Amino acid sequence: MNHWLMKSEPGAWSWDQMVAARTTNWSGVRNNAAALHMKHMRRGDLAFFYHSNEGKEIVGILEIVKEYYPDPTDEAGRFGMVDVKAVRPLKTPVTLAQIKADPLLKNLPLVKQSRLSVGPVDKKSWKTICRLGGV
DNA sequence: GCCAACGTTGGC
DNA sequence: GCCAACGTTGGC
Repeated sequence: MNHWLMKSEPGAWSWDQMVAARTTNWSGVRNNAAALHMKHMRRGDLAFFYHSNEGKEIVGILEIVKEYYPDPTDEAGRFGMVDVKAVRPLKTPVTLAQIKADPLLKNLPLVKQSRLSVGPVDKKSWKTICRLGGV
């Protein structure tokens, strides 16, 4: 199983909305690198849900419930999306500052490439963040 | 096909 | 609000 991190501005789509909706399609990605990562997602993979801009913290865990398929909101038809389900919140949100402060987490795309909206998380980092988040 | 100009994202 | 990073566009 692989692990991922997906970010969203809470003003556009927050964790609370995610929980209320239970599942949603992750439409709107218009970046090749991010789309490529979504192509590699498989059903049952887990992803952190990160609040960018406001909060700047990982607040919950998502599960991929439908693999990459065309995004109807992309008129050019070039990009796709996946469906995700809210699994559980972190007991304690893990902030970007905490992630940056931990030498184990330094190589996360979240830190190295702040603009990437969907990126992989290696197993060790996943475990570390789960521990910090109290799950 | 190169590269300058421009737009967007997101941390600070 | 500013600016760095980086992706995209368009002229040549």
